[in-house]
Amino acid sequence: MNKNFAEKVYKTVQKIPLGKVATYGQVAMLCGSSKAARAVGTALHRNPTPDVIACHRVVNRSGCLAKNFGFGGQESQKRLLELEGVLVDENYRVNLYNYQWDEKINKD
DNA sequence: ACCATGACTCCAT
DNA sequence: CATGGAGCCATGG
Repeated sequence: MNKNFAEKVYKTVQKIPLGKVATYGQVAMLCGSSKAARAVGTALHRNPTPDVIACHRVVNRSGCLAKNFGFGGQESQKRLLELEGVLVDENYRVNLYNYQWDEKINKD
């Protein structure tokens, strides 16, 4: 395997702190390419280990999760985020202003 | 190696 | 804010 980019994506997603969310672009930038958001989506869509990769903590630039989300769809996504303390509106949208992961604050 | 697809993002209208 | 078009990256046939 060792799908370099995908591995990086998975690693970054696993680094997202509980109760926070990150955008595809954010993950892409941390992976080395600020424009590889699409590739990030592809990698997460494969999501080989949903038990380890918190794909539900990854949302698009609007704070909304992709409609093609697996694992039960946005329904399960919303529940998971709320369980982590993230408020999701009826439009399945989160307040990035308050919940977007800030790697600066979270950095080791 | 080429073409088509996709869990994206940005800009213009 | 909604819609459409263009750009970028990685994967699969």
